[in-house]
Amino acid sequence: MLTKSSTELVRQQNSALVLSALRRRGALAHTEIAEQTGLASATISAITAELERIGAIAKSEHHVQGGRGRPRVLFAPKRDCGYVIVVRISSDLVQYSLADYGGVLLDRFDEARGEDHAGAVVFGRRFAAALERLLERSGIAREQVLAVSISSKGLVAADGARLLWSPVFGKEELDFTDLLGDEWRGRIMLSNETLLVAQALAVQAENKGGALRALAAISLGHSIGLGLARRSRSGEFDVSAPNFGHMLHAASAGLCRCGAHGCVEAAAGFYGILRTAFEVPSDTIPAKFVPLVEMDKIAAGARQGHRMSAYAFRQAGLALGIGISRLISLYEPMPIFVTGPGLRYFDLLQKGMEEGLQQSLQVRLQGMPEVAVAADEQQLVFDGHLNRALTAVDGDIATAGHQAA
Amino acid sequence: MLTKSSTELVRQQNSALVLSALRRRGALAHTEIAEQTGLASATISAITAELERIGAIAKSEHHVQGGRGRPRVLFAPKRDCGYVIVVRISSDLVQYSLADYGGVLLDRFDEARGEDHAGAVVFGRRFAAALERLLERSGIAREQVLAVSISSKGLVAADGARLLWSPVFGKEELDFTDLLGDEWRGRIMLSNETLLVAQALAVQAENKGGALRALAAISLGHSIGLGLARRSRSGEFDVSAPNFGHMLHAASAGLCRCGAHGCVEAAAGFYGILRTAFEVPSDTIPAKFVPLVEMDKIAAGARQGHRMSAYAFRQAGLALGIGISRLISLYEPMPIFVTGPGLRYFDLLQKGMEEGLQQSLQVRLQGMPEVAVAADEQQLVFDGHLNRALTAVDGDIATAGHQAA
DNA sequence: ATTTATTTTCTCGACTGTCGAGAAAAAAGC
DNA sequence: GCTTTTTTCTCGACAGTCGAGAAAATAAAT
Repeated sequence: MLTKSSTELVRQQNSALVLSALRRRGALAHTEIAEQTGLASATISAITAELERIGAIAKSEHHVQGGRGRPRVLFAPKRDCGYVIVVRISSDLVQYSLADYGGVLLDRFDEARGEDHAGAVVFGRRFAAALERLLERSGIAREQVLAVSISSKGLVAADGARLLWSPVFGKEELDFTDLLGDEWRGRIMLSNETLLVAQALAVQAENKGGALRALAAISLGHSIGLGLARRSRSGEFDVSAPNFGHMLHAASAGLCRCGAHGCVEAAAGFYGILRTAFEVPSDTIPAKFVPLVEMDKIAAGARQGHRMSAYAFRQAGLALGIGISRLISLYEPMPIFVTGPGLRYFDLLQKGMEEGLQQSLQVRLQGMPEVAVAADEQQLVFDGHLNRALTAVDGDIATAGHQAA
Repeated sequence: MLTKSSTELVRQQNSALVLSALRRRGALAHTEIAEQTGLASATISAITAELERIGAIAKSEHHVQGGRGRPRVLFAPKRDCGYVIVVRISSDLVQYSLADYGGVLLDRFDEARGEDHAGAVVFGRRFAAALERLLERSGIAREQVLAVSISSKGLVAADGARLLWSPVFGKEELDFTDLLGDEWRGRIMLSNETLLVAQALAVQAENKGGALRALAAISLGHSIGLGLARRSRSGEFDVSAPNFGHMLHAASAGLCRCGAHGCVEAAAGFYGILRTAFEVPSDTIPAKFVPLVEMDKIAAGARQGHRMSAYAFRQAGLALGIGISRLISLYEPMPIFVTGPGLRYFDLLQKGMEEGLQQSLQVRLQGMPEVAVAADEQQLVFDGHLNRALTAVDGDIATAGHQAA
């Protein structure tokens, strides 16, 4: 269904456009903004004046300039315009970060979550307390927080901020909007972790100027995550995190942590590899956690020619390759970025992956998708958080603009 | 990347909105348009005046009215504003239709395509000649054709009108834009057949007022087609036709018509079912064509308790069910509409489908997707053609509007 | 020191668009 | 013929973008 437009919406969209240009390039002068956005100079004047009035951007003072002519005045997002909180939930710890509107990290601490398998309720309390602590340490008021961006592995509801299933909490549903209550003015966002990796990679690729249509990020670890970024008709990136790890691979993959049989993860997740390598029956209940050193040992064995270990990695690679072939059958060919702790075994997985990929019509018609490696997953996740949260905040500001009279 | 907006774009969007309201509801009065679109009465006056000036809409004369007050004047798309040609390419025949801008069918004929396995070049000539014939029969000039909408089974390029792979022409790529040359003013659109079914079903659902997020259409026949309609962030339906039939199902499915092994189609397509029922080795080269009577015999056998026939349908259902479970793993849960000639065996497939679906985490978490039946595939395809073509034409008219001074 | 050239920012009027209110139109009821 | 009712049309206010040119501010030239 189409929806009606109006002159006010035009201003909103163009304001958001200006903000996004400033966010991407840092600090820009009037003329540069005009060039980047394609808007007329007069329009830039009007929009920057408005954004400055409501305190979203400010003239940056230091003019490092040679050249003649009237000196440029640079605009940049006003860093103390507001703040965002970023929370990364992983199986062993929860990382809380505070950044300003300029995207600069101000504070960060981790909380181990060894014992609170007590469940969601206990976690909820600790979570709320940690946010308080973060604000207190930096002396920032709750009203100045424009967004709380949370990430976890698992399945996230498309709307709202509900965690439907996660390796950490299982089926216990977690609604972060409820959990935080209505004391928070800012928006509360929940994203799948690997979605954020895809987001970060897509933004990187765009800044490099490549005009790619879509990309996928696959995170290898105890579980398998997938993030997808596809350019929508409007030119924006649509990111999503389909349930790749628990897509059905083949019955032979055995019992998965989720309770089903034959998930991709059951073959390609750490516990799956371990099970195959040690020839444990495939319907054995999966290990809760496999230390990296354990995996390293298996990998070392595989590299030294130990048959069963090599076979385990090969089977994992095959599961991934076939999974990716299904992915591009159901979407479209796109480059794949592999990341996560399992990346260090990429050499052992690669052969199986290629073999799996070869099996699909699409690959045979259009060639193998490009498979690249993306190190430093944690940094990418954090970058994705900031991208997404600050873009959303920019949108809010552009929308609010004319109301704040 | 966001893109700049302007007041002219506002008019374009609102014009398109008015046109789409008129297209959906037929003929509407000034006040009704305002109600439907949410636009102010004054705006409706301006837009309808403009659209009437360029000849896209006209006041419909017959006022069937009681009630007092000033009589309404109804606007409706002006049927002779232009024409669209619809071409359905199927394995045994090509159907050419001509409809006017109001969506009314004016002329139609079929051409058998028994012998022209000569290939794309010969087909191209016959195709162009058929379009000429269609115009001649109705006395319509080429310039009045606003769109040529073509459909086929197979893989269609996301941009342009290129058929990348099809059961009819195989790997021989067919570019309909080249094929028709530059003598055609209107736009040339190529869509996968089942995509159009999804389009038609989505429009039907929307007119019924249901607010569904997404749906999938699966066409069962000699090959297996999938059409997907998902509501994008802007509220519009995004339709696509992923390569479901040639997604890898399981190696056991045997040799597929596309040359790969283990496609969904190799198990669930007519030739796959036939192969299993007759216990032909699964790497036998698939039958080019299986007559429906042949399939009916196998189905009759299955219904009377013939083991191997029942097994064949069950395996086909299983392949579909597992395929759908992968689909909703990689997208989201959505209702499934089954259509196509294979629909008549739905009773035999159903059990296997449900079994396959049960295996995924998502189904276990969120329940079975609704599986419904959509009869009359050909009508749906035609409706989808008109929907898509006329919507595109409406967009063109809204865009052109202010230029045609 | 003054002038000139250059570059950037700002401002003004024209244009396009939407909206609300009320005038005008056209039919039915009295 | 007058009133009531309903719909359409029109007018002025307001919001936004754009192009052109004025104004500002500096470096180089004289």
